Amino acid sequence: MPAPRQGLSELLERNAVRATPRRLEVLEELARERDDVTAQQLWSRLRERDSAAGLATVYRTLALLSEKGVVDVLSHHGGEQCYRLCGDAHHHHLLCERCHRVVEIQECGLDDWVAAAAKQHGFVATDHRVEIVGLCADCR
Amino acid sequence: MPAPRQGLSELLERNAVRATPRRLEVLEELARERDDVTAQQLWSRLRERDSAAGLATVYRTLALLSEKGVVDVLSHHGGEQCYRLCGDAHHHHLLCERCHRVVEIQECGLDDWVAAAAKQHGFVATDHRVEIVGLCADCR
DNA sequence: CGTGCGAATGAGAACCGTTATCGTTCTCGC
DNA sequence: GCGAGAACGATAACGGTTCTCATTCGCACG
Ligand SMILES: [Zn+2]
Ligand SMILES: [Zn+2]
Ligand SMILES: [Zn+2]
Ligand SMILES: [Zn+2]
Repeated sequence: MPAPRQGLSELLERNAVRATPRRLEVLEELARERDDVTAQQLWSRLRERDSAAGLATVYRTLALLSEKGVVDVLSHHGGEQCYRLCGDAHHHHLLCERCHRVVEIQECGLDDWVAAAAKQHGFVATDHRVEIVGLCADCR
Repeated sequence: MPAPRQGLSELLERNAVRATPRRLEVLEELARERDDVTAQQLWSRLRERDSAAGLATVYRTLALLSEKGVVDVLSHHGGEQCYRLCGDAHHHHLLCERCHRVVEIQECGLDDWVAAAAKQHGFVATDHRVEIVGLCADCR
């Protein structure tokens, strides 16, 4: 599981985000998700749980959380952003192209390769993004 | 430079795209760009050159060219797609976070790493995307 | 307990990149 | 030239995201 159900409030405080009821609802819903979700999906799921959260608040909260580094943003759906509550450590993602499952790759180990590739073109690397697309065990 | 000015017509034919004057204008403009461009940027530059190309045609052409693998699509501007005429071979991109310069990384060499990371989580990798963000030689 | 003030929120309008529609124009084999 | 089909330009429509603004909430202070 990507994050413990308990301690969501602490997770917010630790990242300098004031913990409000609405933000906790959004974070709880994110913690329930195995894969990533769009803002609108998250909003309708909250609605199904009788939350009064407005769509604007969901967008605002997700923007705030991604800005503070609490959630990851994935742009693999062309035009629509996906959000996921992941671990704190640097990691990359494995995406199933059929069922859209998202799995974290914990060990990066690409720093040397990244630095070398950057240096070769006169760049200094400050960050890198890697996504592996394929078929998960269930979809093979 | 990413592509020779000559042979743009052949480039289209080779990829099963009928070479029309409008498409050649779009492709010429892409070939002029060092970095990537959005559809709207490309359209306004065509307008500056007194082209009568419509915005819809620019979008249609870019969609067609990316579908046929003639141009690369980058999604690093959140909500806005960028297009670039790159080489044919598999490659990744180096992005300058300050001036938005884009450089191709020719040697990938990550296939083994990708396959291993996928296998570790029961996936079979079919593709991968890598972007290195940093500062180019001019911006350092 | 009230009171007040700034942050947060909900509803809906506005925004903006992209796509669909439709009537016209172009292309190319005949 | 001619005709069928592809491509095109203008513009309306679409969908995801952000903005606006009036209201509510959270919380410190009296
Ligand atoms: Zn993640
Ligand atoms: Zn799957
Ligand atoms: Zn490229
Ligand atoms: Zn630069």
